Amino acid sequence: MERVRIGVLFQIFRTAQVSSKLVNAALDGSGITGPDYAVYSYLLHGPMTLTDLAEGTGMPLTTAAGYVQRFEERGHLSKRRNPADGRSYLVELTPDARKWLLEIVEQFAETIALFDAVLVEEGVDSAELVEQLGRVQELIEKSVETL
Amino acid sequence: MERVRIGVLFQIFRTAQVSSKLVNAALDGSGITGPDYAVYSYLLHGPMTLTDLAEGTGMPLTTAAGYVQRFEERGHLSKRRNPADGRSYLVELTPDARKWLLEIVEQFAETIALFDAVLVEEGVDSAELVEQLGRVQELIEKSVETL
DNA sequence: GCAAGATACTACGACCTCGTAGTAAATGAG
DNA sequence: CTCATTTACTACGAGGTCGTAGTATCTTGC
Repeated sequence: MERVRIGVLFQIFRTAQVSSKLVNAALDGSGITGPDYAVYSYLLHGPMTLTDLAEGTGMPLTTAAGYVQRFEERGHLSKRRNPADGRSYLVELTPDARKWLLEIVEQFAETIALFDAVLVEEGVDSAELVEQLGRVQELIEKSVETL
Repeated sequence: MERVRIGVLFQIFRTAQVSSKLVNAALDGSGITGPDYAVYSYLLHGPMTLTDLAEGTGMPLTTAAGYVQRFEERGHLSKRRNPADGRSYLVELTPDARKWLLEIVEQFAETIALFDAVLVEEGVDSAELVEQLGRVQELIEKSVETL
């Protein structure tokens, strides 16, 4: 009987807000933040352009560019010319950064295993949820274009 | 066959990123941003404390405090003592702000109806999605506490 | 009824976000 | 081939985020 219906978009917003608290807690002591982790872990996929990174994380291009700059200053990222396109370059985690990151991933996974267990216990199918959210994400992207 | 499995939390992050683009597009010309809209629309629920606002939106308390300050400077918010607790106060949209906001809500709803139609067309049950995300949100909150 | 602890909030500041504006390279139409 | 358009990116800066530290008020145990 709510006067103001809660929309999908508000719920996504709120869930993301709360998620970031869990992620930050899981990353405590690692020296990186939740968004950092999201970007770093996406970079594990391999060499990519800035645009790839922005699209893969869903971030605006300029936000992603900020991450690349900061990560490069930390010595975690190498850039090289993109042979297929002179306007862009490929970024890649340095071997040291990758090694360092994988340790954080492991710590993260350990802590987050607790959360995964809760999901299982409560009957939430996380694989299905990921898929459904992915589908919604695509529909959102489609809607953004038509606006 | 991915080497790096995509977790629920990453997908929530990414979906939220993309959502904010849709929301911002829907709010174009309104003069407010997506997070602004989230906070303003939550304030439509009625008088509440700062803590209520932070919890209702999922934001950290200090972030919510920033919104209250800014909204107050815009003359959109009135504060009054909380009779039940001398440490806190109740915030409420001014009548003018409420009226102004409801127009934006209407504009927003019109634009977002396009997106809702896409969801229906693609067989996504948005009410169920909201409920499921709400459940996941609660489980996240529970997990944060046990850390 | 009074410490000790918890809770609601504010002030501050380092850092992040991301739109606007601008450059350079690629693409495409004629 | 060449000019118009599009695309990939950078620089900049106004404003937002949010943890830490601190104050005031409430609550609880004895």
